[in-house]
Amino acid sequence: MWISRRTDYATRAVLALSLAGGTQPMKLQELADRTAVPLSVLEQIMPVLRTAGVARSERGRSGGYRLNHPPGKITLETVVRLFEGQLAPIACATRKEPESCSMMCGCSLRSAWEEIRDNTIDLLGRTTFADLAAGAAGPWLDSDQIEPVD
Amino acid sequence: MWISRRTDYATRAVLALSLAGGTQPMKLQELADRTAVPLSVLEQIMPVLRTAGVARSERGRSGGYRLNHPPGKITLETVVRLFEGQLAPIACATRKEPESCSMMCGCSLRSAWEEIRDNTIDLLGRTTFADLAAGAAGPWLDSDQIEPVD
DNA sequence: ACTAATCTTTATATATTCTATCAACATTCT
DNA sequence: AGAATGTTGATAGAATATATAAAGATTAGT
Repeated sequence: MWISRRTDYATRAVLALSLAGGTQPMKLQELADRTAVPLSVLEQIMPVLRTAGVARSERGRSGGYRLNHPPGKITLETVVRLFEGQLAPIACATRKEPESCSMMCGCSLRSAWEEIRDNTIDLLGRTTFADLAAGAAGPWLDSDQIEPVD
Repeated sequence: MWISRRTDYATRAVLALSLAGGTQPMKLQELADRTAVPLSVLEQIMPVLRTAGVARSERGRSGGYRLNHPPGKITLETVVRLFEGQLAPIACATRKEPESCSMMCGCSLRSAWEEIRDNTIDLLGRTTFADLAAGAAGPWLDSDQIEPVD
């Protein structure tokens, strides 16, 4: 239970934008409705995605968000890392600057944590939002995607 | 970064007891020294392991803790679950009673979270403390293990 | 019996993080 | 000019994690 609400929200938002096609920007309000994320929270999350180059925004009356790259170029790892930081399950097993172990033995637990870390990163890195979009189902795919927003 | 301090401490303690052999109980104070865990925290952690049947204790002057089963019968999963609860990375991907998804589509993200969950549980379930003890190295294995405590 | 050593249990304080909301601001289009 | 939209920063509230301390219960040894 380590994926925070924000990370959950962010991945939902990127999936929603992936499904939308990107021919026109999607408003925060609609994104909030589709992903069931509070608008006020999206207001904090989307700028992070924008700054990281994952999404792109337009302001003003016909503004909104769209992806900055094709969904196939955006991995789950990219988005999750933005909000979770280190993906190792424990500080002594990070790839960069692991915290030194204060235990009185060559602690073999670290190998186990590292293996979990590698499995996790591998899967997140292999999964693109094109994959996720292909696996999605429901109301969006049929009509809403084409229907104009206004 | 989802393994809490308590879980870390608990796994260290079980590893320490695994390395000790179990011919005599180990005092909380010594366990604290070997694992670099504050004694006051071990006082909370060890009863949990005891109640769960992982460890067994003896009180009084020559008391202390030892494992209740051979290390090969105790998996990392058992200990981690005691302190972390659900192992799924997110509430919608638990094996029992997953939280329903409020998103407006058949959310394909869940499959990814489930895959991470399964990888993680599989690895934790396969790893016993006998495996970990075999991989350990350092001062304990040479002398301390045999040396009487008092 | 008494005492000392040890585990047991409970209460509590502190810090940290997470979550959500709101308000003021900047930009764009009509 | 005005309305709709994204941008930013402040903040409050809740939940969780962590550590400490104190009082109790049990056992071993004398």
